[in-house]
Amino acid sequence: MIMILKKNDAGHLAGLRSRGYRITSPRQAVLEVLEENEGRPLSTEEIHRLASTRHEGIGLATVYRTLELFCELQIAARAHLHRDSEHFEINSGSHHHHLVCVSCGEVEMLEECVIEEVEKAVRDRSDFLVTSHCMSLFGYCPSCIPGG
Amino acid sequence: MIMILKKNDAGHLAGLRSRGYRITSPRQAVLEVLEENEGRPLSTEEIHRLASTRHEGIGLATVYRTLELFCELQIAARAHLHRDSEHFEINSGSHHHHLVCVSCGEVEMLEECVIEEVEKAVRDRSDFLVTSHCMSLFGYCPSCIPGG
DNA sequence: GTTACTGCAAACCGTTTGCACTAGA
DNA sequence: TCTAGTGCAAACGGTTTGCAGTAAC
Repeated sequence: MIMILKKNDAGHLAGLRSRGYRITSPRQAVLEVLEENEGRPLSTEEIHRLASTRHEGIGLATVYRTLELFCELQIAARAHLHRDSEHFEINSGSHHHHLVCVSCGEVEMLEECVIEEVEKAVRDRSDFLVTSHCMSLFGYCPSCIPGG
Repeated sequence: MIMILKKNDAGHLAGLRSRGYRITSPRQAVLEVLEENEGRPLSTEEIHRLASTRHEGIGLATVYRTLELFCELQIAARAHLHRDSEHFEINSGSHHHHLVCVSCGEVEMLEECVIEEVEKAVRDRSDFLVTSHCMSLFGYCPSCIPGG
């Protein structure tokens, strides 16, 4: 099969190959879906549906396995939206968090992360070695503000 | 049945009754388990097991329904530990977050919450109405620090 | 040609639900 | 008495797993 790569995919696909993983059509499909939705976390079901238009018949299990792999390789990252199913987004390099509308589910990206300060404080007051964190804000988006 | 109440339970149980809910033996059992583990979030399975010693034969479904009710009434709160199952703790009145050991699962409570500052910043830069948030830190507890 | 990867279907498991029975007030 | 609450067992739904077939290289 001839592989036509999107510009941005090159780096991630090269990373796959250099670590001994095969570049397959399902993996490309999932990667492209994530790339095209940068900044917008997608549910596994959405990723499966969108990837199906690129690789017909892609199995849901493959989508799960691919996303797991992409997270391990830091190609993708889990978004902690506290919805029914897991959400993923491409790892754009910038560490960030999300603002989630509890009414319609719309997600806004928060540019900055202040948790580094919290981690610093914890380093002084606790014997824990902090390695990661998660944070999300919840509320109402402009069109869902009650009485707004 | 004669109800022997623990001192701290009085307020929460009164709150139940005043809102039209019945004070039952399973609800007391769950409440007491939460009270006795203040500051230590428990899984539904743990709560079920511990409550069973107080009300033999308590059903898991009842535990789930009771915890759901307690959260609605702000008697209890969900802890977002990102483990396999949900965790709950008594609402001690102080808003706080957790430090979770990714190795052994030990949980430490963080006294302060700095997210209010983040919410303030969001208020200036976004049209979202922020109503809540969740945050957890992950890492290694003293006995699990790699190479430590 | 090897074997990593895939699709399928079944299993898994935490949580929810329907229902007949029980017990709180 | 009346009905909210309960225990049980089945259903639910997102995720994982086993396996035989397929495709990457």
